[in-house]
Parts: sequence; C-alpha cells; structure tokens
Amino acid sequence: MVLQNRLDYGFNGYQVPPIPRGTRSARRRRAISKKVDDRQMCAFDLLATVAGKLLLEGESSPSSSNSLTGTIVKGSIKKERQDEDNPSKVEPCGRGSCDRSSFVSELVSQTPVLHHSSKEFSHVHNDDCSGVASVITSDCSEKVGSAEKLVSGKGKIQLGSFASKVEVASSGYQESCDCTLEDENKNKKQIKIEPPKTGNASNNTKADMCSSDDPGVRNRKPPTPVSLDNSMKLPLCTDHIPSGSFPACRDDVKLVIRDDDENSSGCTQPSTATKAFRPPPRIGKRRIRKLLASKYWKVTPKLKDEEHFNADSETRSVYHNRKIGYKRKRSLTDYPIKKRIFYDRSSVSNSDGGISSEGISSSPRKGLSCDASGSGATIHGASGTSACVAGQHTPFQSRDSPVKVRITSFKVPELFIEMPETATVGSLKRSVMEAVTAILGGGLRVGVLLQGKKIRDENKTLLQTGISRDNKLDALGFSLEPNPSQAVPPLCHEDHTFLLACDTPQPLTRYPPAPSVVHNVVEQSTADASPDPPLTNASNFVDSDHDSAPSPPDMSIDKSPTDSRALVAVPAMNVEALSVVPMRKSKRSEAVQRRIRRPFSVSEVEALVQAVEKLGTGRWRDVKLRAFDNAKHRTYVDLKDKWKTLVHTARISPQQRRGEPVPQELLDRVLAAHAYWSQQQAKQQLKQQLETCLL
DNA sequence: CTTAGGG
DNA sequence: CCCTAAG
Repeated sequence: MVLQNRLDYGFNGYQVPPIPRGTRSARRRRAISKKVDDRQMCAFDLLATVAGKLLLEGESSPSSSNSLTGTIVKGSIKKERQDEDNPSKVEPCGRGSCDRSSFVSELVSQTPVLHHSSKEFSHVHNDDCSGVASVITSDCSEKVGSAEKLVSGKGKIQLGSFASKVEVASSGYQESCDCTLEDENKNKKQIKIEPPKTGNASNNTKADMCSSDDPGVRNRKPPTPVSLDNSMKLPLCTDHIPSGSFPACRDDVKLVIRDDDENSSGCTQPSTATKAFRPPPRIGKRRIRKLLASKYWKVTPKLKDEEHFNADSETRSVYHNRKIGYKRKRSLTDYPIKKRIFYDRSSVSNSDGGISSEGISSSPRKGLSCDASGSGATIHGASGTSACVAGQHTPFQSRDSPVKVRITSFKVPELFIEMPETATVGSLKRSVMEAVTAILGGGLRVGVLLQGKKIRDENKTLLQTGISRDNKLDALGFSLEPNPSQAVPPLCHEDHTFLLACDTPQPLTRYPPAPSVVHNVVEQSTADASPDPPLTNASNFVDSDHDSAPSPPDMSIDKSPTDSRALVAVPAMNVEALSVVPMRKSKRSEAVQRRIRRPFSVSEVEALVQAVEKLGTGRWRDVKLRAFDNAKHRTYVDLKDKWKTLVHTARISPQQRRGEPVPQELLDRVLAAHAYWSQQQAKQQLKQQLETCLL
C-alpha cells in the first residue's frame, strides 16, 4: 500500500505509519520555558503601552500638553548669504551670549506650553545650548523622504549610541543601586541617561537589566508610583556629545521624576493596590509572555539566543499567547499590577503617538546664529502640542536656498513608573532604562508633519510641500514612529543558523529574488533580506524569521513609494485615533495587537508541502519542528492554517487566487497529499472503530 | 500544549 | 490570522 502510494503520488513517499509522537516528557521539558522575571514586566507593560501610543502617533490633536506631536515652524531666511556663510556666525553654543538662547527663552515665555513642558523646555534651552542637537541641511528641492531620512539618520546616531545606563540622581548625588525607593522617594529625582561607561555597555541585554535578583520587586508592598514627566528630552544628535561622560546638564536625556502617590491611587485601584499587588503569577507570566512575544525582541533582539529566550521558548510563547489573548479579553482586571509603567491617563487620553520633536526650528543656511530678531514666534498654545514653535518670515528666500532644519530635541511622552517602595534604585533605573529603550530602541522612523498634517508623499519636494516656503503659520514637525520593519520581532543574527541538519551554513548565500517578489523594502533592511531560494533546493529550507520579516512580498508591491511600507496601520490611525479617545486606551494599551500578516513565500509553501507529504496532516507540531523550526514567526497553527488555505487554493481556479502565485506543481502536490492523508485518516478511524467494536 | 475547525 | 473548544 505504501509503495503504491509512493508511485501514485510521485514524491518521496509518505511516511506510514506516522512516527510515534515524541514523548511528551521530552517536549514538556522543553516547554518549561523560562519564566520571565518579574522585573521584566515593567518593561513589557510599558512596551505594550508604548506600542499603543506609538501606534497612534502622528497628527495628534493639538490640544494636549502631553501631545506627542511636535510642531515647529521653520525659520525663515533672514540673513543674506554672506551672513550665512560667515562661519563666525555659527556658534553652536554660546554662553549667555548665545542668541538662540535668548531667543528660545523668549519663545518659552511666550509659549503657553502646558505644565512641565515649559519648565523643562526652559531648562534645556536656557541652560543648555548644547541641547540643540543637530543641523540638518537639505535643499529645497529635496524630497520629503530624504528629509526624513536625514532626520532619521541623525536620530539613529542618537539612538544607536543611546546609553544603556540610567542614573538616578537625587539631591545631587547618585544613589547606590541598593537603596530602596522608599529611602528616596521623598526627593525629587532626576533620571539621566548616560552613555555606557564601557564599550560594551550598550550591549546590555534586557536580561542584564532584569536579571539581578531584586528582592524589592517581589515585595508586596504597595508600589511607589513614579511619574516620569513627559519632559524627557532627547537630543537628536550625539555629534557633540562627549563620548566619555555626559555632563549633567548637557546632552543628557533627562527625566524629572516626581513622586506622586495621589496619582498612583488614582491610577490604580486603591483597594487592590496592596492586595492585588502581586497578581496571580500565572496571569502575569502570561501577560509577560505575550508582551515578550510581541514587543520584546524589538528592543533587545540579542537576547534571543539567551537561555531565557531560546527559540523554543520563544516559539512556545507565541502559542501560549493565543490563549493569553483571549483570556485577557475576558478579564482586563487581571492586569498585573506588580510593577508597571504606564502613561499618565491624561496623557493617554489627550493624545497618543510617538515621540515628538520639540524645539525645532529651521532656518536658512547657517542659521545657527538664530538671531530671531523679534520675528514672530508663533505660538501654538492652543494646540498644546507643547512643541516649541518658531517662525520667521522673510521675503528673501530664494528657491534654491537650502532648508535647514534644526531639531533640538524629541520629547518622550510622560511616563509613569510604578514600583513597590522597596524596589531598589537599581531596579528603578532598569525600569526607566527599559522604558526609554522601549521607546527609542525599537526602531523608529521619522515622520514629517506640516501644520499638523502628515506628509505622506516622500517624493514631494520640500518646495512642493511648502516646507521651503516662508509662512509663519507653516509648522513643520517631526515625529518618531515605530519602525514598521521593526514591528516584527527582529532577529538576531546569531539566531540565524538554519536548523535542519541537512542545511549547512547557507544563510549567507544569496538567492536570486523570486520573480514575483518586489524587494524595494530591502533597501531599508540590511543585507540579509534574502529572497526565496529556488524551489528546487528548497528541501526543508525555510526562511528564517529574519529573512522573511522585513520583506513581505505583497507589501512592497502595492505600496506607493511613500512611507507606507508600514506593516502596521500607523498612519491610518493617526488622526482618527485622537477623535476616538475613549476606546483607544483599552483597545491599544490593553489589547494585544494582531500579528502582522506575513504571507508565505513559495519556498515556505514548498517546505510545508514537503513536510506534510512526509508527516501528514494533523501533526502540525511535527511539521513545524521539521520544516519551520527556524521560522519563529510560523506557529504550527499557522502552518495548519496555511495548509488549509493551500488546499482551498488548489481547488479554486487560478483566476481566483490571490497573492503570490503558488506554482501549480506545488498545488498539485498539496491536493495529492491532502487526499492521501485524508484517506489515511479515514482508514485510521475505521480501524479504531473496529477495534472498539470488537472490544 | 496541541489539534481541529470556525471566523 | 485569530479565537475556542477539546483532548
């Protein structure tokens, strides 16, 4: 029978009888994946929250002081060329003499920036000229896209060198990591982010940050809510930043933390604050896992190969997450309170979004001198976007004069960190670090906003979009959005080995792109975005997570050359989100986002078909292990689903099929295998029925 | 955790 | 892809 089938189906033969299920014990052992440390929860929670907020970033309502969307008004060309070319005018940072400084203060005084913003703003801009990070020059004819890249590039520098150390300074001295917050929570705290002392500091992994045993975190005392003001400034460019250390008042990222117990009671159910402080561990872990799966890698992909996060556990977490998903839906109250970081409600309700640019100004040419000679500082007070807006108008602007954009800082939305009083300062640091990292490290991209409107068309020139034109009312803004390509758990290269024994170190081999795949995404993903291997050799080969993530074929196809490579519906939500304030919070921060769609490539289909031919349907876990063990983003449920659709696809006419066409040959095999295994299954059942009857 | 199947 | 029910 078996042989016959082999002949009939023309493939290497079905494996009959199916190999006995691997002993559960073995699986179990692997299934006992690492429990996520409590302390990670904060980061995860935050990540989720941040994710929610970032998703909503964009054309946020201008009516919130916490608005994440910054606006700037480009400066006008005020000086003649000669002036501009005069290097002496280019004073990056003057003492009190710095024109800009006074200019900015003036701005500040005029700008009805709401709460903390103003304070922080003045701080940064008056005390800290170096807060002005970078000058970006681009020509009027530059396209918006290129401008974004410029900004993005600068930002990357910053983000890339982003320190992985958080210092908590209270009353001027730096506490040891060992004292508890209890000891310190009376003081105003400042958290600054420092560059790593050692070269490898930036390689800190999340595990590092969370692994130390922190008794405080386990403590059941009520949490000490710590609010991180939304005044964290992120100098955009580190060019001037001394590598060794961060002078306290220079380019540091600063958070002003205020202790606010009332806030906490307001934000957390007082009754549960103590009791429910430690939620049912199970739920907590689940939640963590969920977050972990969805966002964690984005921040610290390197962890992947760590013990905690071996592929297996990661994969499993995905499965597990499914359940979490629906469980959470049923009861949102089981939200772990142990240690969470969340946004201030006001912040959340008022606006959502990413990190906004603030204190940006643009001026023609070497406008650094920025002698704003009283020209109108446009105030967007009502808008409350809390971004410094300055506009100057000059009739002299010539068409080809470069548009200079200076972004002094990006602001991070207000954060709250809630921790038990007994948490250590060290753990607080980690929390903040994680929070910041979550926001910055996840891969950001830059959005350009003009008068609050997002400029989608990257191909427009600055001139066309009006950025180059002088209009006081023109507000140019930049926003940081979650990078779509990063929205997917990134993948570390270490993890890149292909699993199947038969596969050697092939990852580096480049296969020619599958014909139907458009790879315009590749430009942004790095080297490895390897296309599908030829079908012929695709034995068990399956794109690793890394490979397939950045370039979902159909994504790139129908996209306009705008910024819409987004896999996440970031742009779409931008405006609407704000008008739908109520829903948002629960929807965004609580709900887990749907996984991004990642169409199966032909090679994946090939691998799937081959595995199913061998193993049969109904053994999806084995199929997964066999052919997709390396593709972390494919769960066995996915495989099962794919098979389902494959069967369906094979049955419908080619005209009705959508997406990347699957070779007919493969579809034939699908049908054949499906038929065979269905038959096999039927037989099996018959046999069982007979047996039961006989018994 | 896995499967199977509906949505 | 998600969600659930059922082993």
